[in-house]
Amino acid sequence: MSKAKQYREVKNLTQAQIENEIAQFWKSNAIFEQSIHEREGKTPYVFYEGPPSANGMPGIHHVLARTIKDIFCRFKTIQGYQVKRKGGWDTHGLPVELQVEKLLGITKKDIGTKISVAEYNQKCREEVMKYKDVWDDITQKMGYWVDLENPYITFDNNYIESVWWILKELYQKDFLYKGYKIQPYSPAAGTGLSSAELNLPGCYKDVKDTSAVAQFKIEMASVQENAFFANKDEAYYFLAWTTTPWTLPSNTALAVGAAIDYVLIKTFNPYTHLPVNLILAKDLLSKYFQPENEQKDFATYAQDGKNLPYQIINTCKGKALAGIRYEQLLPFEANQKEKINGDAFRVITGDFVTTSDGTGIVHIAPSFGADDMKVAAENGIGALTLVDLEGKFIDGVGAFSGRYVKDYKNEPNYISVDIDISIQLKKENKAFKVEKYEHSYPHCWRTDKPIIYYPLDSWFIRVTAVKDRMVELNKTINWKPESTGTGRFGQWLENLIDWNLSRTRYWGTPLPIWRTEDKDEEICIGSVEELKAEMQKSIAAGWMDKSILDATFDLHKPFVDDIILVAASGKPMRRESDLIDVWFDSGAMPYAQWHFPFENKETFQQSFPADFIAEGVDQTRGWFYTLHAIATMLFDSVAYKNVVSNGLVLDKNGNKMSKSKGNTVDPFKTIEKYGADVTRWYMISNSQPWDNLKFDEEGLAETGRKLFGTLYNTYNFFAIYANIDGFRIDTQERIPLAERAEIDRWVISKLHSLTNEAAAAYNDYEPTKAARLIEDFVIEHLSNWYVRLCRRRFWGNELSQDKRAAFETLFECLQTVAQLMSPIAPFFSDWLWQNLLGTSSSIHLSQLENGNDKAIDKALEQRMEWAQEISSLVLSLRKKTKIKVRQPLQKILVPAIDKNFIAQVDKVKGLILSEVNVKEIEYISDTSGIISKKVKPNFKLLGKKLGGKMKAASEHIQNLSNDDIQHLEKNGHIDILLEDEKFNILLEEVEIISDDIQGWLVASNNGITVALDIHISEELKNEGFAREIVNRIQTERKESDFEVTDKIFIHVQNQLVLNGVLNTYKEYICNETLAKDIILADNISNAKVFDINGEELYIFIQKA
RNA sequence: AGUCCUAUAGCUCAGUUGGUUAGAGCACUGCUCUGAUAAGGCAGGGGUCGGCAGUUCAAGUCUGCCUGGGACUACCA
Repeated sequence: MSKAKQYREVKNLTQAQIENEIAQFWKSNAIFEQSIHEREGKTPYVFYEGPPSANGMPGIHHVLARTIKDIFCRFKTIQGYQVKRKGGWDTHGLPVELQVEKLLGITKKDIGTKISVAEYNQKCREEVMKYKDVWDDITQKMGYWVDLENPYITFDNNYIESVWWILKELYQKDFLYKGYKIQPYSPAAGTGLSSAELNLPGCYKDVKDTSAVAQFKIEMASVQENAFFANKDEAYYFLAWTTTPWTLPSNTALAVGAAIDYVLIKTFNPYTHLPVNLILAKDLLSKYFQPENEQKDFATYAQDGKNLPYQIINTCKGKALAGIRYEQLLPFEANQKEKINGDAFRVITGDFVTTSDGTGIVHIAPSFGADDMKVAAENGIGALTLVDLEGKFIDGVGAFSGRYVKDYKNEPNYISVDIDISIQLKKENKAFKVEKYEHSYPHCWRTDKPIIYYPLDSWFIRVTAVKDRMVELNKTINWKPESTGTGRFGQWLENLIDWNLSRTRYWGTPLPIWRTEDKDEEICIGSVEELKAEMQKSIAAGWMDKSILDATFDLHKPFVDDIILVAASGKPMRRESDLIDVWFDSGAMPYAQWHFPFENKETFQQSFPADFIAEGVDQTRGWFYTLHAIATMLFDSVAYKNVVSNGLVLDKNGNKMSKSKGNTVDPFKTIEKYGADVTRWYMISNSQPWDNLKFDEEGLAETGRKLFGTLYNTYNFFAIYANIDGFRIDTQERIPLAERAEIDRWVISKLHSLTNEAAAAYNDYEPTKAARLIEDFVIEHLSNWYVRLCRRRFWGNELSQDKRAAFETLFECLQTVAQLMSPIAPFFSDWLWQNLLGTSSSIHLSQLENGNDKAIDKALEQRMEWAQEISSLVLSLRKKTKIKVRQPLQKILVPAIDKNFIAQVDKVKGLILSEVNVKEIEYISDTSGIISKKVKPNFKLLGKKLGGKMKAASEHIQNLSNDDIQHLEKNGHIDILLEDEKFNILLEEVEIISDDIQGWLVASNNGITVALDIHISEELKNEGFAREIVNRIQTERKESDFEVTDKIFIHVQNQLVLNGVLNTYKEYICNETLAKDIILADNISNAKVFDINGEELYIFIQKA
């Protein structure tokens, strides 16, 4: 009868075909949805999806990041947890806006003039989802399971409402405030820049600027009583260095380090050659003067600005200089002292002052530096802002008025203000040194022009208030790798500054704060309902005609700005025009994705905080931070318990991938060529997720060939023979482990060990470890050892108990391996699973059981390792003597030093003997006298005991004579003499091994020694012939394309030497080759001639 | 500039609390096995474990400094 094949046999199926098939299956059976619904009521495992932005194409690094996310979600699912994965889209922010500007050919200035804000935002809304289809496609192709049917979208009204709710909570906790801060600002673009923008690649550039060391003249009236300045008739100056001379007119103070040593010196100005007295840090003296010019006769000065003679008049600490007043360096109409809102032109102390650069005296222009502003505020110095928002000097700065401080307008003949100021200083005896200085300076990534620091109004979140709590909570988070949490993230938390929330853009979540014009009254809105209610009041007060908040209302600009509210005093309140930082949007996702607290309260409670999140390490200060900050402020909780931060994907040479370099990897092409599973497996197994991955196509090919190829063939082998025998796995009854062969129990033991170890690795967020363990099991243990050694067991005629055991064992291995690998290789594992079980249920709906400790036999695993080691040694001996494995040999000898070792080896000797084709194994005892022994000290034990004598002892011990060794073995200890000192060495402090058997061919490794008897008797020789003949016939069968089950007749031409062999081994040969008979004849047509160990043999085979 | 990561064979990576021949895979060379193979086995070449110092009986492993690569943060004038 023709049996229907139980197991699908495959040939030349590509990974891509498998994946298409499985993807189709998942889709039409809604497997992903089932994997969640089926586990309703089970313990939830909470995962947060960090929203990607769909306005860019997905890259290979997204595949890595999403593979990591997918792995743990799938693993937890197969462990029985319910893992919801709500997808999301990040939709606000600058990248979208810029893309739209580029698309429309406009700049920020045109928004509101050439194009209405409404139209512009509409365009953003469309553009941000530009590549959604491509993203959906890669999601499906790479096998990433995430719910994209009901994603959260940050531009959604509901999402915004939740964000508003959060902001109001923070507002009520007094975490929100408006402040005046120095911020990066691009005059060319007319906009403030976020720190994220400042850190776009290429923003910090090395530029050469004109730097100046200016002479600030001391007001002698302020030092009348000061003995430090001995000669009140002379002029004294502070030296202060700046790389931005254009800020000098805005100078209002000088800062010194309280503990820094300063010197007062007498010298000349190198430009005017006038005699001057200068104050600068002692440590920096050598920067401007050569030591040999000290005490040089002042008369010898050549008036060339070189080799300035100088003389140290006095020294003091910076503290002593504080309070001294100086004359304004560059007085103009606009910076008259009366116009300054503080007590300016004084020396103050600041802890930021160092002597690593400049003069140790820092020029302070509070409007153009964050440090400056801070220290000025602390000292009541006041500020000058002589530059406007366009980056040009305001009126009243003399000839500089109207000039741009940098070339913001691409003027063809732009003359550097820095240079002109320096020239003026030189002329006026106010410059001590002017030179070009190369440093790295931030540039506006859009205009490529240098930014300046400028005082701007902003809303801030007072994260500094919860800093300590954030640090504390961070310690409870399991970071992978740990160093990112303690180091990078921890350090960042320690040095927190308040979070600047304001963005002066158009497409983003509007700040829900309305204020009166006099800033006296304000309201923070926390919901649409509240806004409606407030609007009603406003209508009643006559500030608005009617409610505009209907169901279709868009909470974005410009509509939200049409709403005017009324204050308690009756005054109108208008919305603060800022948008909020987009990072706040993504950090709000734990709440806003559920429209909490307006809906889904219970769902939220069950899904906060997350058990697991994963993103690139570049998110440390991004999403990881905003999630943490908001959760801390809102609920005094962490937002996530475990976090994996993955490294970058580099090209195969270790370079960063970039479009300009053309070394990017197209994930679609990669997946199409090698398959998603192979790509995923390669990325995970090649290096730890947090290490950078050098992406090399060769590695993909190797993974495909080795792991997937091997597994595919192992399955196919199983299928072919199972079908031949009509074997069918019985889900209920299996042959008990105890009744299976040693090698079956071994591989099952290995399998259960693997299950435990791999699960532990997954649970520990170590996917690379898991992948490598699985790979090792499949290739080394299952394929290269178990299947190879067991092949014969599958060949017999009937389905014996032993054969059934072999089938069951192999089946169980494949089944569990499929489950273990399913998180990483979701397609192939499901394909394998379904083929094995003949089911249309998915592996991803299955339950992974723990490894059964009763099935694990470590002693068995150990002795199999020994069997492998011994086999390997014997094979290497055969190699040395050039005796083929096909040639049977009589015996191998193993020294019997360790009784346990022998007992263990004896249990696996059958495997060894058949593997190396030897008849017997003989254990030779100690007393034979032909074993030579060696003693190796146990360094760990002896090192502690002997300390400094260890080296000498080691030498001594290794040179112990055979008698000494015998003594040691017998008595359990021996005395040795080291530098006239006696030491007692115990038996357990050394290792005794045999490494030679005299008179035999010996190989030795890892403490195991084997000798091989290479004498070939006539009988062995003939058996060797028989094996050779079998080999030729098998080859011939294969070449003739016979089925493995075909019976044959063998026709052989009579041959003097081999006829005897053919007779003697007829049964053996027939058995091996499925031959019905061997027919000898004098002459055979069609025969092929074979060389059998030097004998010619004519053979012809035909199907019976 | 600061913080953190990283450096082991030509390439990709292992390497336990420090313990004595530093490993695997790929690639290369030779031989070999095959009744599942895209394979497998055996042998070979290939390493001042980035450099220098230190701690120690003992350092790839611990400490410090330096160099290369990378990330993040950053107006230090």
